[in-house]
Order: sequence, then C-alpha cells, then structure tokens
Amino acid sequence: MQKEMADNVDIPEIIVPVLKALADPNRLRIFAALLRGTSCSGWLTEELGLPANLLSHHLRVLREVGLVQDRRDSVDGRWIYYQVDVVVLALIHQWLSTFLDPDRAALQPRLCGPEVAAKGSNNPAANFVWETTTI
Amino acid sequence: MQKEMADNVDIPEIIVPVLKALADPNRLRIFAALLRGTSCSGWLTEELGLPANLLSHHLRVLREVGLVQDRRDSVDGRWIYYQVDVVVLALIHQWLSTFLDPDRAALQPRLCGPEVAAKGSNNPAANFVWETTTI
DNA sequence: ATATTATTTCAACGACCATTGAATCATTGT
DNA sequence: ACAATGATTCAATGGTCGTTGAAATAATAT
Repeated sequence: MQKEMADNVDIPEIIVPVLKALADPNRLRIFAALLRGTSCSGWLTEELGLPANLLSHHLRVLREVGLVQDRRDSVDGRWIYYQVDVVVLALIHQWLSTFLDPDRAALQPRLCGPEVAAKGSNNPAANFVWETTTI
Repeated sequence: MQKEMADNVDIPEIIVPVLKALADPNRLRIFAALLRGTSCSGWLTEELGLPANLLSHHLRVLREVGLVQDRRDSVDGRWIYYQVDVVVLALIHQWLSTFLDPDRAALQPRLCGPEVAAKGSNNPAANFVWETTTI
C-alpha cells in the first residue's frame, strides 16, 4: 500500500519572517555561529569580522523573529549572551523538512493546458522529459 | 558511543539566493502550488489570484535561482508549464535539514565572557536556565 | 493579413533594507 | 564622581525589491 501524503501544506505566519531573517549572508553566518554554541557578541564580532553595531542590528533581527534569545552575564552585566531558541528551531526545521521534501513533490502535470486536454494513449505531457540539473 | 556530528557547516553559494527567493509570501505560495504538481501560469493566476505580470515576475525569480524549470506546450506554444526542479530541491532540502537540525545545536556556552572565565564547581553559565518558548 | 490568446518586458513608484559613522545607554572599575 | 568597557540606538545613504499599468512578444486561430 502506498504511503499517504498531504499535498496541500498551509504556511504558518512565522515561516516567511524566519526565511527573510536567514536570507542574508551575514545573518546566516551569525546564526551558523550560534548553532555551534551560545556566544557573546564580542566573540562574534571578532570571529565574523563584523562591526559591533552591524552585528547588533542583525542579532536584533534574529531575535525579533524568535530564532535567538539573549541574556546578560550574571557577574558582569555589560556582557550579553546569545543563544539559538531550540524550540523555534525545531518548529522551523520540522516544517521546512516536510515542505521541501523531494518525495512530496508531485511531478505529474496538472489538468491544465492543451497537452493535457488532448490526453489519451500518447499524451505528450506524460512523455515529456525535463532537463536534469547538474550540480 | 555518541554519534559524531560536524559542528562547522559551510554555506554553499546557492543557499542565500534560494532563501531570498522563498522569503516572500507570494513566491512561497507559488512554489507550494508547484510542489503540488506541474502547472501553467494561467492556472496559477486563477488559483492564487495574482495579476499575470506579477506572477511572471515571481516565476522568473524562482527560475533564476534554479528552483523552477519551464517549457512550452508541445501542441500550443502559447502555453508555458512550470515545474519544481527536484534535483535542486533535494539539494536544498538536504542542506537545510542538516543545518537546522535541533539535535545539532550546541547549547553549551562558548569560552567567552566573565561567567565562563570564573568557572568552577558552581559555574553560573552552566546552571542558567533559558526561557522556554511557548508556541 | 488581422485578431486573439498566453505570457513577458518595460518604466516607474514607494517601501524596505544592509551598511556606515557618530552618539547614547548600561554597567563596572578606580 | 569619573573613566572605561560592552553593546545599542540614531540618522543618513545607497541599493534592492514587490507591485502596478501599459506596452510588447510569441504563437495560434480566423
């Protein structure tokens, strides 16, 4: 028996803002760094070679979409630590993993256009071979 | 024995453009529609309620980043069909799945900041409990 | 040839956004 | 109080991007 799959996935509100937040080279690098462990912004500045104010800006974007949390140092309040919010991460991971699953992608032509209208034993749409991408 | 995991993932060139392409509500809806099956733009216009020229614009963006392929109808060349490129999709899916894997996220504090410098039997950084996000 | 259909291109507007330098805030040390 | 440190905010700039309406292609039908 064939495995059942829902072909119509709805898109939660959080997804687009999160994708926007990650769709920037610097922010993606910052997020990647935070995935390697909680860190303070001074360390990130040095590690990523970004000006402190720019880093602060990007960290705020990541924080505002819920991907990152922050807290002050308990012994020296001038330092702030940043950490990935694993709950949000897990949510995003799960949704994207389902949404982008190649096995879910239906490649059958929709009932749409003259090719499909003129279907029969030799439907041209069914026989068409798409170019394969070379990576 | 503990499962080994690379904590330093490099970011392929394609990732940011692809995230940018998907980080738009209309394009994400278009892509979601294409994941349900190959379609012509007339059908998408009607289904998604977007003006034809706007749809064309977004389809071009998706095509330029390699997410989508197009071809003309073999019996009526005025019609164009759009389809998700499963090879690119699989690549993106695999990378994002690894990158955003919550199990990969290291929550240990980096060697960074006064808390960690003053570590010992009662390291405050190790005992700190981050807020849990309610979804 | 002319008209019609499906789709794309063009120009232009407004909004948003990443980056920069200077100023400000918050906290700790002297 | 004052200086020093970690980090944020502010204002300004230049560029990018989504959207719109009109014009232009491309292909078929009459």
